[in-house]
Amino acid sequence: MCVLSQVQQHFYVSRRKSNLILKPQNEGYFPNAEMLQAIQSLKKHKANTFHVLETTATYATIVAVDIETTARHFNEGEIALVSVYSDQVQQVTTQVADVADMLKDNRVLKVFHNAAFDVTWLKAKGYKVNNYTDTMVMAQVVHNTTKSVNSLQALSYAYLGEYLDKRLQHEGNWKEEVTEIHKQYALKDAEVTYRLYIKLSDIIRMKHLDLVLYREIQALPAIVELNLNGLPFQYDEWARVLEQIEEDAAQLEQEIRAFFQLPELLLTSPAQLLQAFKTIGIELPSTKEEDLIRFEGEHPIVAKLCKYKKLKKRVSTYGEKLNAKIHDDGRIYGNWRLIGTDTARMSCKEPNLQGLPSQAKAFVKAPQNHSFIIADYSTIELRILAEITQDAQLLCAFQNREDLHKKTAQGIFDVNEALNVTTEQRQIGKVINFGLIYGMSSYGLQKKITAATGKAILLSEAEYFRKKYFELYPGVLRYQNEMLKAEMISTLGGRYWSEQTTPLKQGAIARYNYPIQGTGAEGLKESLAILLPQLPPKWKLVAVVHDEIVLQVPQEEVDQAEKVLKDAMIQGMAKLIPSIPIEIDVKCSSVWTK
DNA sequence: GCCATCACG
DNA sequence: ACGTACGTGATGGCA
Repeated sequence: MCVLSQVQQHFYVSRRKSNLILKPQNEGYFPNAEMLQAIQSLKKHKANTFHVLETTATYATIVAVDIETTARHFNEGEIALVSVYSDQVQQVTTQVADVADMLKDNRVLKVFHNAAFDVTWLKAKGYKVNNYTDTMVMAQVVHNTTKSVNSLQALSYAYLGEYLDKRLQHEGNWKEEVTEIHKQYALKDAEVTYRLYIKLSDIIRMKHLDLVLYREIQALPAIVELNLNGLPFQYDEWARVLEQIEEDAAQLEQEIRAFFQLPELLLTSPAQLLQAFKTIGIELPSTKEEDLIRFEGEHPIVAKLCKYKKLKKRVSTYGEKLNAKIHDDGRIYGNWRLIGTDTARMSCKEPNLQGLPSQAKAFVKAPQNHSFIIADYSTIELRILAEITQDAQLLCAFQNREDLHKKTAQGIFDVNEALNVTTEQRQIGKVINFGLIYGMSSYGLQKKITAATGKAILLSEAEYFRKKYFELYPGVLRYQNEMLKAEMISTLGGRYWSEQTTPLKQGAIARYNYPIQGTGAEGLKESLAILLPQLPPKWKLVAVVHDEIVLQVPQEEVDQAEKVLKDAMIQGMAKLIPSIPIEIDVKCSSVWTK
């Protein structure tokens, strides 16, 4: 193949006088080593007649960057040094200012391993980083897992055959004077990152994952914002609620211990609870609420125990433990991950801001003269199911903006009109809609319906519901059967799961879930990519919870923010599910409400 | 360090 | 006959 046509695979090549202009076909495309070589030789080859425009040449500059810090959180430490590695440049400096221009320069592609960490720190310390990518994200996309195979050390060993010494990784090693050993260590990390980038770029292209990676990298700035912005939390007010909770819990503990006549009984110990229930003639399969609830009618103590467990959870996880995570500025900073799950959903830890109980969310309060815009996709996973299966009834329901839970209830209970569906029937319809898309068994359905309605149903009834559901939506049954025997399972955004990536468990129910959850995550990331460049400095992205985006904005700008957010969410998701209408519920509130 | 449990979607 | 819905993160009990 001639060099020109090789370059034309990724660039629009045009001629202006004696210049060759290379314009990347895809805005997110970054040339790999092979392409760089091709561009170089194009320059040489045509040296007498053509000159490849400078913009293209610098656009192709790639450097790996690594930072070391004196603390885990940017509020508590400094950047000890920065290392930069490329074929042309190797540089280590304790002064970030030395490389500030390069970091800002749009024509230089910066490669980080776990950019969310480095870019968050750099931005927190006042340095802009434009045009960056991430070898950890690349590896996660290639391996299709979030497991430790994506650590710099593991990748170095696997792809470069080189054992990477990580003994200086811990921030405790960077508090003292920076020595030559420190510098060599940091440069090595950057070198490995650089070489990995070259390797992983090729693999990604071979596996046709370019667009999957592009989507992830475009969403990466959202993670940086989430890390930087934090959530404002009014702990003093929440503490007063907790006091009451603790009092109630102590009261319940006393009553439950008295009931079992076991003054020492530890209610947080499942083993002791099982034993206690045995003494009153109840053999529990477990002490989880789902199993306890079935004995609710027989023993009032069951309801009390469930209540106790709930209260205890509030205090143990969202009490002092949470308070310890609040910074001096009154905000809680999570540690967000772009690819936090094997379906490519995001996750958050230390603390898990995606898992705050709604009772505690009420104490996430916007600062003076600010509001939250809280937007979430309505029944998005069911819409994705409709797009994937193209089931006629599902498509019809969404295109006509019907209430799907009602529709399912109607079909299952043979009700003539949607009007005649009772609240309880709709509730059951909802459980079935959400349960069966993941292949829930009749037994599971029985348990969930009992838990949701508080009314026990027979296994035979659950079996009947299940049968009726698949009669109603035959496309779903067809889809599930296909997924069970498929050798490759993909999302609508092109992420795939196959024997070559992560071995598939035969018959695993996760097979149904993967395309649906994965596509949802892709749609959300498309939306974030659209949203981020539109955010003025005063609009802060503060939370993303799978189907929900929360912005903190000045009060006088809520109307504009609402529109921008809603439009971005619809546009982004529509890229994945073009044949289904997308509905967004938007709320404006001074606290994080449901 | 693993298990069971429960917070979120 | 068996087990029984997906994906996380955090906690307390217990070995």
